[in-house]
Amino acid sequence: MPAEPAARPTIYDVAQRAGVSKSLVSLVLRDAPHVSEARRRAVHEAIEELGYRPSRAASALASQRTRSVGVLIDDFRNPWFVELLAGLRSVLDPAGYTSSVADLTLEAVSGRNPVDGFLAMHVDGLVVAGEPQPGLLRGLAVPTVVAGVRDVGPGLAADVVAGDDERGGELATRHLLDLGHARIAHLTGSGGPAARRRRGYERTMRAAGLEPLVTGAGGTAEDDGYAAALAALDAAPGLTAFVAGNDVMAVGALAALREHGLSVPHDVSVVGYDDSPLAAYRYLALTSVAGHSHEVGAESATTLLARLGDPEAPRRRQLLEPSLVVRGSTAPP
Amino acid sequence: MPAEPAARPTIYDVAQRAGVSKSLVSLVLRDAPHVSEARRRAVHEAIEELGYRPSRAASALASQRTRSVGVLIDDFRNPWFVELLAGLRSVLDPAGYTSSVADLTLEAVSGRNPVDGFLAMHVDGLVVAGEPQPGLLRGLAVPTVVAGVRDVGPGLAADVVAGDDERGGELATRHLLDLGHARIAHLTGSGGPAARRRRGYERTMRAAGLEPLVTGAGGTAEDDGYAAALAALDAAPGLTAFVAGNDVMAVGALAALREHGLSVPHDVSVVGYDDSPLAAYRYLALTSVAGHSHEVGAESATTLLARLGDPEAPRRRQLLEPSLVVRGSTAPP
DNA sequence: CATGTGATGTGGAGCGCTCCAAACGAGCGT
DNA sequence: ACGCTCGTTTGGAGCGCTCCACATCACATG
Repeated sequence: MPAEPAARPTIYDVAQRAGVSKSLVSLVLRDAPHVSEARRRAVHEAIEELGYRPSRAASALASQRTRSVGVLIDDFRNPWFVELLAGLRSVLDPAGYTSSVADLTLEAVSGRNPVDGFLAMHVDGLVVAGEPQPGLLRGLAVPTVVAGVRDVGPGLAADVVAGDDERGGELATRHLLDLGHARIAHLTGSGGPAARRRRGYERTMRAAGLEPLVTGAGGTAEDDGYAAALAALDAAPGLTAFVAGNDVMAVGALAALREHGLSVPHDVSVVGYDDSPLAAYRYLALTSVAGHSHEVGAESATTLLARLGDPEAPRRRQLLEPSLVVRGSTAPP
Repeated sequence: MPAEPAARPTIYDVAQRAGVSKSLVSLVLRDAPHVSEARRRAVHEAIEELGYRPSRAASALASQRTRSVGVLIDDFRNPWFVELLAGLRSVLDPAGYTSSVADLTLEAVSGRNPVDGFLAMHVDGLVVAGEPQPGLLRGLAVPTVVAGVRDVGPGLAADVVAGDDERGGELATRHLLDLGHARIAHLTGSGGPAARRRRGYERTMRAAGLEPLVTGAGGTAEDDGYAAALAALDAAPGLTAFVAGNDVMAVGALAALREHGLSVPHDVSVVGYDDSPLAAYRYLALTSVAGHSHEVGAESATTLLARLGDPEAPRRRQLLEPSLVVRGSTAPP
């Protein structure tokens, strides 16, 4: 009955058990080169037998690095971040980095600055998923990648990985144009990506010799999509299609259309944006622009690791090409 | 031009600036009693001027406590956790605890044990939101609260805070009964809460002298709700109402009903569960059972803090009363 | 044979904080 | 005046790890 020692074993315990010095154990842990196979194995066995797990706190304190990155999500309620997170981790985990996640909206409620929290944790780097409030990141010293948003304000030296929202707006609009629609309205949201999607829509409309019609209600939620759709229907009764700023707004538009007695896609076609799980529900079956969040996440991680390796490298900005997922909410007029 | 020192200031820097000892600074930081007001102010000023922020790593190492708790979410894709997290934080933050969040599904993909991650971080406690895989938590030494699920397997000495799912199933069923429905089917999901919701439904049906009809497709997703609804429609063509295992499954049921040419709530009523954002969308307007996740979260945190204070206290199990939110998906038959 | 040279392995000095024992006064009862 | 207590403050000894300077040792080189 090997009485488990009450205290957690330390490298000293491991070292003693394996018959080596604590330094060697440390080397094995970080699997450094120039360690003989025999010792390495001995140390690993000792670790196994003692159930040893390194203390991150001690390691962080001594090395001044935590091998951890903080991920700031703009809103947990909007599930686009899930794939992005998966992509991030697919790169970060194998590289030995852990990631901790915080929600900006949640933190805002509790009145504390999430960035401060991460800095207190000594994260080695930061990934900001979504649009940061201006000023939040100003003058940040820690390497940062902004994921999903193309424009970061001035005062922040961050790398950027994002979907090409303007191209996405174009994709959605062209799909409707190709189906034969001409009276297409855009329901816009707030923020940088929304503005770019809008621009893509407008450019494509004009290129087709058509007059753009844009409505919005100030936000990006279902409510806003609903209100914007009503406004558009009011402004141009003969509409045959909507390009929504995102999937949630598209669902709001569906409600507005139903209220007007219009059926989708028979009377009016609707295109969403983000290709969220919402869009895939049979009952909604939204045609939607996919921003490839997984890849954005993976690329963000790669970029961050590169920057950690070389803080002086020139800033990078990458735009990933979106694609259109066609479902049941669009049809010829 | 006060040249900012390159290195982060430490308590020594603060102590020197405030003209006190490092120990006093440490006391002020943890605002201990028996510190004179004058010194306290002096220290705070020094902290301010230097932009000092305590190092969590050092503090954790020295005190053997991190004042942090790990939160395990079963699936980020299912947004019921958002409110729960908000509730948790509303208690944890003021108490000086930080929380870090991990997603079980995500971790499973990357093949690492999220609990291990938290243990390496030396979290003081754990909150498990949702149903843990059996065995995941077996023999865990760290204080743990299971939130949202009533039954935790054997081998885990955890406190429990959950909604009363059986009562919720009853609430949904009684609502339909009161509206005059008699042919009510239940679409069940997998897992402990689903089984309890089902039991509430069955009990209520029997108490009303009606025969329960339960279908399910093995899971808890939209697909499963769709398949289960088709099966129920097939088994009992004259159905007038569904009690779904959750909101997502309810949305699946809506699709099945539409395929059968049945309208909601005119031909068939549908009740969801969780009162998620989904239920509130105008286009869906699902009547749904609210589990009060925010309160569950807050209560979980309170319970965890109590346990941290007294590890020997008897285990607690709390069930919170759910309530019904009536929207547009239910009506008299 | 003296002298590199590179691969391995080791002790020791911290990293920035907490916490304990002990010091220091000031006020109090006798 | 004395010893005491109580409120306040302080130095020192780690917490468990990393990393550096240095010791070894087997071999190759001149």
